[in-house]
Amino acid sequence: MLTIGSLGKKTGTKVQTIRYYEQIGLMPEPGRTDGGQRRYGDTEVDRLSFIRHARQLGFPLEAIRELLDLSDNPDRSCNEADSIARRQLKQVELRMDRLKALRTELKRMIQECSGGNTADCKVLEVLRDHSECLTDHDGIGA
Amino acid sequence: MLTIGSLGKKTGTKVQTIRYYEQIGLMPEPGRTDGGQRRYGDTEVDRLSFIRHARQLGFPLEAIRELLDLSDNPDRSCNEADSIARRQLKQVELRMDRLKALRTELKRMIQECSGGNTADCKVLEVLRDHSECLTDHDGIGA
DNA sequence: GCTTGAACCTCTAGCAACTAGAACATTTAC
DNA sequence: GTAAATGTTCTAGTTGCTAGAGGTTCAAGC
Repeated sequence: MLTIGSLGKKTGTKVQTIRYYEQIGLMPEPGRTDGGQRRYGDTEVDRLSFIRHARQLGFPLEAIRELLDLSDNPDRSCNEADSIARRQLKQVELRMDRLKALRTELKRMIQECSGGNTADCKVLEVLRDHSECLTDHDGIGA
Repeated sequence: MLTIGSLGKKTGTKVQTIRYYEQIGLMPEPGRTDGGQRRYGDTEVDRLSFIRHARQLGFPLEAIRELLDLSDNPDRSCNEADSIARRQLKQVELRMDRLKALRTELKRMIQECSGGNTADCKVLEVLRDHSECLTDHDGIGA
């Protein structure tokens, strides 16, 4: 049986994060020692690894909740898992497009700035006047 | 003089957001009517446009605070503004790299999934077993 | 001058997904 | 037996807003 710390090390998860996952019902309540400390087994290692891996792929926790649910029911159709993944892919591609536009604009800003003082700083000038932008960037959350 | 609502419309900013910017000291406290309502002039329109534009380019509010500060002091060196922009560009490029890896992995997951039930769903299988991944994705915040 | 309805006001709480800290308890190794 | 490491709960903070409650002011029409 693992302590919360060892589980964390094994899965690359901070202790607080594991407790947080438990709190929001993503991880089950584990067994405890007489003194009240959590102890974990292999099932929990697998589950947490799954969660962490999905997080690394950018899935939001709610999507992970669904995926775990599907994973727990091997006889259900795979379509749902598939569509969750497709949704995530779309998100990723959307963010990439936005970032591409931002990068273009930032690069241009920086290249055109030739030093000197802020009065004629190109970076600040572009920020002041949106009309100087060439791309259609609006990627706040990107 | 503009009301907060008109300022919002003019700059594409929600009213709540403007008040929030004021609260954190990014926007100055504006003049008020006798009844206590905010009224704005051209200076504020420019300042808010600057903020919004920088946000669209992904700058965090703290960076924007610095940029506004620089913008207010035309005699200071442009180097700082430049380095803030460079920092932002690096961030953007980092996020793009991560997203690229994620996209590859997601695409592969989806392509290999041939339907059926979740017991042999490729999507879930990949999530279960990280070793199946080809790319080195670890882009949670990406 | 009066009414009405839209827009304003403050304040609090919520979102995602953690992270950090305080103050205390348990476990483990020597 | 003791001390260090790790565990416990609880609260609050992070970023950048957003939403709602409950009340006030403004501007236009009559």
